[in-house]
This record gives sequence, structure tokens and C-alpha cells, in this order.
Amino acid sequence: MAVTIRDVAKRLRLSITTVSRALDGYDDVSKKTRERVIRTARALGYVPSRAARQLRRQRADAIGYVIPGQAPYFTDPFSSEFIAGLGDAATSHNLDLLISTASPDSDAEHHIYARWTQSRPVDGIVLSRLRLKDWRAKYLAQNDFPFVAHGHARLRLDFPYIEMDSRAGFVQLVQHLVARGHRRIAYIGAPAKFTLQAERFAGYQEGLADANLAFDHTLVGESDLTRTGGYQAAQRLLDLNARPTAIICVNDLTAIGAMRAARERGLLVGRDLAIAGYDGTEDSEHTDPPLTTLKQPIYDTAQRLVEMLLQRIAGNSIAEPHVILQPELIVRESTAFDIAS
Amino acid sequence: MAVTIRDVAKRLRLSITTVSRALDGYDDVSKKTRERVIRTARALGYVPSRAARQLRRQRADAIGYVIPGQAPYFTDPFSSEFIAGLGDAATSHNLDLLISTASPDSDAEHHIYARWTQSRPVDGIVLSRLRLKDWRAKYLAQNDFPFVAHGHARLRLDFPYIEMDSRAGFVQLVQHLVARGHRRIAYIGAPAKFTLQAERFAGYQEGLADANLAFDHTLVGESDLTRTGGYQAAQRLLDLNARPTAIICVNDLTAIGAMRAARERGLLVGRDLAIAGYDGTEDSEHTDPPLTTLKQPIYDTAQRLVEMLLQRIAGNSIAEPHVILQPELIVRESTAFDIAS
DNA sequence: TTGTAGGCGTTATCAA
DNA sequence: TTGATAACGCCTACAA
Repeated sequence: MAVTIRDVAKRLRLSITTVSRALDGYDDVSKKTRERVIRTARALGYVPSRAARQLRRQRADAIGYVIPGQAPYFTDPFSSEFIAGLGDAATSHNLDLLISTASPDSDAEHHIYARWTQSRPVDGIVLSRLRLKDWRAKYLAQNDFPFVAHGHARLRLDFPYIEMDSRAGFVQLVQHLVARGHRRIAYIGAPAKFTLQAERFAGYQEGLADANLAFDHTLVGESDLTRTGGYQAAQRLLDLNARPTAIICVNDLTAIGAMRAARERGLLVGRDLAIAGYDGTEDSEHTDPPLTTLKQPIYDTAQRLVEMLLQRIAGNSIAEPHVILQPELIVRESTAFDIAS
Repeated sequence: MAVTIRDVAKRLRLSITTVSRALDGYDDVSKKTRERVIRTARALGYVPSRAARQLRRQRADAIGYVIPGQAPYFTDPFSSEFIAGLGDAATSHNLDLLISTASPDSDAEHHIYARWTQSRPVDGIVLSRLRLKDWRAKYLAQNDFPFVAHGHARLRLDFPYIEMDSRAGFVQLVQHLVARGHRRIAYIGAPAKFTLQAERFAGYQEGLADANLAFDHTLVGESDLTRTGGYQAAQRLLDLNARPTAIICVNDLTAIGAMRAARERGLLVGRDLAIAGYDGTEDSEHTDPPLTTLKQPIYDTAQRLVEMLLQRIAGNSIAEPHVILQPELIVRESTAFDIAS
């Protein structure tokens, strides 16, 4: 058994009350006693039992995050950078981070949220990859369970979130391609239920409209946000009679898959075909050629979300509950050259 | 406040003892009572409090994993696939998975392991990316804290692990390159303290010796297992007067960085320069050209490690405590062609 | 400034 | 087959 507060108290011939208060920094403990307590506690290697503290204080000092995605394609750089941000923020606040995995709208997903809200191993939850009608947001709000989100939903619900103005980003991206002479610009998106798809697709369409380019539904493909999904969707687009000269992808992974499809057809990306992504992950710097992308600050956003969540848990109002950030267009070689139209 | 066992008992006019035993499946409860209890518990939405249960049973029903690496370069596909495996296995055993982040041998790393062993929010720990003299293994063994590892250490310590025979894999890889006509084969590794480096580097050297090729230390570079690290190390190698015709990289990320360095020098990977990696992550399928690699079953290994850890926690002996797996050589275009020597 | 005592929600021991 | 009761380790109102 690990050393408990009792052991510390016994050693010092003090009551556990005094030890507890000394360690928690109450000011009704004499300076001398406090020092003795702290020294002894450290010497004995005393760390309060998480479970006991949780039970007594009725909070877990932990937050939870469920990784979206489907085995075996979990290798999403977005998630891992996001988790890193959550993990570091959690550590710096002396919180635990609980992680689970579940694919969107699966039984497993319902299970885990039910368990976390009932059994309370976490005080709050971070949501990502929101859906337009996100049942998780509804459910958590109904149960009055603290949560914050990366992105928002189309629900009559007010909750704290940070979202990217990816719509504006995609408009900008289309402009960039149009300026390079592109007229047949394709789009590979994600399933319609995701907010990110709704917004990025809207940006794509708005960008076309701004440039007086007709929307052509045959130039729209769908992926599942993975490399392989992008690869498959791009194959179809590139085999069209009237092939697009540019493909905008819903994220970097999709773009990486699309680049592969282009190569297999002997197309030189950047010259014969422009390809762009979204996220600005490290991958995008090292593709061949380097990938034009819209960069979002994943790591920092995750950290900031934890701060917001802590405010929510503490019951404080959040200074800026709805944060909207602009993605940064990073132009690289994959869209660097003018297309003769 | 959530519904407690008391509420269930009160509703049924039973003692909390009976309710507890009924729900935990003890056989000294009448069938009828058990059914009533289960029905009512479900109706009320009762889920046992994690904290109370932990305190009473003296176990957390949770396992922990610390992601190795340094912000902001956490985007390591190995880690994210590993976490997915741990997460799924944990979920299927009704365990929580606690995640933290710390760079190797940092203060933060010492901190988190101390906290986890003392404060006991987890019953056991999974270690990865072992170091030759891994203080974590020593520390956990000393404190008699259950753990399993991906890879092993050079310590007089017996603990359960799963490791890849990456040494044999690299020997095989060198053979493959030699058969393609390569004589100047370079190696980009990781810091020497990592077991994976010791083994892969040994395999590289052994492969050279088997082929009667002299070892040339100028052909050895070091990276930090990231794309950027691989990129930088490859730059130096490719600027040598006597340039290597092949580069073996300690992992896929390093190889991806190396490919970029090659492209920037106008070298066609696969024809002018062979490059190979290790891990067999999804990335490797989509590089230009697709990357030859040694594939290890990251997801499955993580799941299997959880099973082993559970045995350790339960105090059972593990049927096969030291598992050694062979990586699978996947030859792709990045090493597909013969080199004229 | 320090100590006593009760209870957070469970499970385990023992008695009925 | 069921129930009363005592912990698990900690925090805190209240008493001294």
C-alpha cells in the first residue's frame, strides 16, 4: 500500500487534519508546522490518493477526449497533435487526461459518453470533429455536463467552442487557384454530416461563385478524411474526360492520397495538376511537391480549449466563449505554377 | 448528484448490500431479487461511482501511457496507432486509458511516473520506446508497479514485453539493397540511448558485414525520429563527395524527410537513390515513390500488451512474457530498381 | 493553531 | 438469502 496521509501524521505526531491543511496551504497552520509537514511528506513520498480525493471532493480532476475514427485508420495527424495539446495542458494543470476511441455515431460512442457522464471519471469533455446535429453536444448539454468543442454544430444550443473560419479559408484558396489560371477546380470532401464538410464545401462553392465559375457536381468527390479515401476519390476525378486542373481537398491526408493518384497517372503535381489541402500538418511540408494548405493551430487550440473547459467546470463564465480563428494560407509548390487554360 | 446505490436500494426497499451483490453477480442473491435490482438500476440509470469503487477496491480500473516526444512534434503516426490499440483494448475491458505526454528523461517524465505510482490513478503502465538503461523500467520494478513494454532494455530486470526483431529486419533490408547492386549504403538513426537505435543500427552493421562491405562512419547520420530530423540528416549525406546510393532510415518519418532532401537535389528516389524506412505506417504507402519499409503490427501489439498488462495486474503469470515478432519487409518503388555500380 | 468526527459511495465481513 | 456495519483515504465544519 502506498503511503497515506495517516502515515505522515503519525510520523509527526500530528492529526491528519493538520497535515491535510498544511499541505493544502490553509493559512491557519503555523509556519513551522507547515514546513515540517511538507518536508516529511516529501521524504515519505506522500501523494494524496486520487480516488479518495475524488470521492470526497466530488470531482475527478480529469478531462476526457474521445478520438474519432475507425480502426485501423487512426493515424490521423490532426488527432495526435490535438491529443498532445490536450495532454500538455492537462499536465500543466495537474489534471489527468482520459482517452477513448469510437467511430462517429457508433454504439461504442454512445457507450463511452454515457459512462463518462454517469460514472464521472472526468469533470469535463472536449469534443472535436463536430457533426451538424451532434448528438453528443445535445446529450452533454441535457445532462448539464461541462464540455467545449473544436468546431460547432447546427443546433439551438449555446456552448463554448473554438472554430476555424474554414469557409473563408476555402474561398481564399479558390481565389488563389483562379489567379493561377484554373477554371476546372474539383473538391474532395468528407461525409455531409460533419460541420467541417459543410463549411469547407460552402467555401469552395462561394469561391467558385465569386469567380463566376459554374458549380459542377461531377467535380465533387467524397472521402473519409484518410489518405486512402483521398486516393480513391481522386482516381475517379482524374479519369473524367474533362479532367480538373486543380483539386482542393478537405484535409491534408486526403490531399496526400490525391497526389498519389495523380502520380500514378503520370501527372506532375504543381504543373499538370494543382492540389491543396487543409490543416497544415507536418506531413504537408514533406510531400512531393510540398503541399499548399490552410494551416490551423491544432496544438494551441487544444490547449486553449482545456483552459475554457476548466472555466466551465469551475462554473465561471468564459470571457470569450466563441472563438473564431482564420486559417493561414500557405502556398507551396503543389499549386505554385500557372496553368495554361 | 448522480444516482447512487442508495437510491436503488431505497426504491426497492432492500439493503445496499443486496443491491451491490446482485449487480456484481454474486450467487447468494435470489434470482428474483437480482432481476428486480438489475431492472431498477437500469431504470434509474445507476452507474457505480468510479471514485468510490476505486477507493474501496484499491484499484483504478485504468491503465496509463505516456506519449514520448517533444511538442510540437507529437505527430508521430506510431504513437497515434499505438494509442488507438491501447484505447480499443482498454474499452473492451471496461478500463480507462490515461494519457500524458513527456519527453524522454525530462523532469516532466519523472514527475508523471512518480505521480502515477504514488497517487494510483492507474493500475498499470505501458512503456514504449525503451531506452537501453531505462530508468522507468527500473523505477517501476523497484516499486513493484505492474508494467509491460514495447521493446526491452539492457538491464538485469525481468519484465513482460513485446519486441520486434528489428535487427534481423535491418539485416534483411541491407541484403535486399545489396542484391540491387548497392555498395554505399547509408544509415540515419536515432539517439544512441534508445533500444530501437541500438538494434536497428546493429542490424545495419551486421548486414554490411554479411555482404563484406566496409562500415563507413561518414555514412551514418542521426535524426530525432521526425521528418525534419531525417531531412536534415539526409542533406549532409547527400552533399558528401562520395554520395551513398541508398539510405536506410530508422523509421518511416525519417525516410519521408530524407526523400524530400533527395528531391531538392534533383535525385529521383528509386532510380538515383534508394530509401527505406521502418514501421509500415500508412504514410509509407502514399509517398512518392511508395516507400520500402519494415512493417510492424503497431495496433495489434498495443492490444496484446494490454492483455499482458492485465495479467500482470491480476498477479497471474503470463504464458508468454517475452514476445519477439519479425517485421515484414515490404518492397516498394523507393528501392525497386537496380543501381549500376 | 490544532484536533475530533462525520461522511463522500462502495464493497467486504460477519451476523441474522 | 439478506442486512447491519466497518472500512477505503481524504477533506472540512466545528470544537477545543
